Amino acid sequence: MAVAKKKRAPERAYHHGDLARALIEAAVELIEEAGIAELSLRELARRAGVSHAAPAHHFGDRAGLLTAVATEGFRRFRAALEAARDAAGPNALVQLAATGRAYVHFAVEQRAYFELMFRPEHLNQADPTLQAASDASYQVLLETVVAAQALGMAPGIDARSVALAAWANVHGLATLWLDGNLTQRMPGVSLDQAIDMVFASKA
Amino acid sequence: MAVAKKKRAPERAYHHGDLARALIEAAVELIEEAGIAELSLRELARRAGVSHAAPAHHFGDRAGLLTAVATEGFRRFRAALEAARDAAGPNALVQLAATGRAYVHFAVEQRAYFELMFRPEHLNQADPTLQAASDASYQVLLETVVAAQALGMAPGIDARSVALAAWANVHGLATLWLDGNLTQRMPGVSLDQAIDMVFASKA
DNA sequence: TGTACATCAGTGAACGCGCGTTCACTGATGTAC
DNA sequence: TGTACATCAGTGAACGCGCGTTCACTGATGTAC
Repeated sequence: MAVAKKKRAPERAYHHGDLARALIEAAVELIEEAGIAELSLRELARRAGVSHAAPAHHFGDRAGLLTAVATEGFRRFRAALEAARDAAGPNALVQLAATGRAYVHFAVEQRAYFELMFRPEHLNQADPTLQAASDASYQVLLETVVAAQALGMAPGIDARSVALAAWANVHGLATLWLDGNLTQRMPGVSLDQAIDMVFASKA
Repeated sequence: MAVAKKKRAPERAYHHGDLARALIEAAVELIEEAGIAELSLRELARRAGVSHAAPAHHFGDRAGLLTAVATEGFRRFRAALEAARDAAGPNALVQLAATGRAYVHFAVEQRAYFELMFRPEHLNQADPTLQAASDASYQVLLETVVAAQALGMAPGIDARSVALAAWANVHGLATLWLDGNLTQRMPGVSLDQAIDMVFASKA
């Protein structure tokens, strides 16, 4: 029996290499599986194959880690919105619809990021990197609304109001879907169908 | 020192009288202060002035208690929506707007109930009492939309679509407000102003 | 009006669990000379 | 190319905490006769 060292596992090095990133990825997985409330630094460490005290080394505490995750989320979010808008062709009205659809899709497909991004209670809200990433993604929505108004949408109405209405619409749809409320009330309706229904009623 | 029994407090009886109700009220308070995640049966028992094992006696477990709270929430919610609608006069379009406004106000003013009601993950979703209370309040929204359509709103569009759009609108607004996102993006805008902005953009 | 008994509400001690945090440490890496 | 040393990443044992759950119990209330 044994030549000592039974548990070498897959050649774990002492230095992880990119532990911070690995922890963020583990956090996203864990939130997707069990929700924000279930996330603990110890479980994260376990998944990253690292001692339970290691996460604190990089992020300080839970809020620090979640802030890093949310920041990454806003970056991806912005990229997703811009990609959808740019793929929608030259018409600003079409661009706005595409951006709105991308908003809802991001929320559902990247729900861990999304839930964290819009629940500031879990984050270090003052973090400037987080703020910058957040501002940048809101900017995309705002610009698209302004462009759509220039094409005659909702004439005479304050741009902030139009932006808020658009935001509430897509955010509400995403939230209702994520929490399972939409499916409960309208079983059989797919996400894209729901989006179509909302957009049709706005026109 | 002392004649023994220093801590008689306010004459606590062995039987509480209406512990179930007291626990529900304590739960609402606690959620308002610290959020659903912070709620524990032990803390509830402490607030109700009762031993920590008592709550289990009435509700079985956490989910059982939260389900009772949510059920009470849906009853109040329905009452609030109906009251707003009935106070809005005979015009169904005005009634719909009033109901929407009441939806958002309820969410903000009774946030503990609201958050629980629309986060089924915390509840025993199969509970028939909960289901009935939930269905009844959704019914109010649906009826109001149908009546508004009969008056010419959103002609030719499926009633379910109109209802979903209306729902997403008010639910999104409420959610953005509760999580602090709206205030962050539009500082200085009051809740009623935000509602007005959204309603103005829909017309 | 009085007694016996069943039922029910709430008690309190005990358990095991996972958590965050701290801290002296060790192993790996990078840099100066 | 080689040595010394500083810096940094990650370790692991220990701590104290609040939690949910269990269970034998006790005190109050209601009912039958």
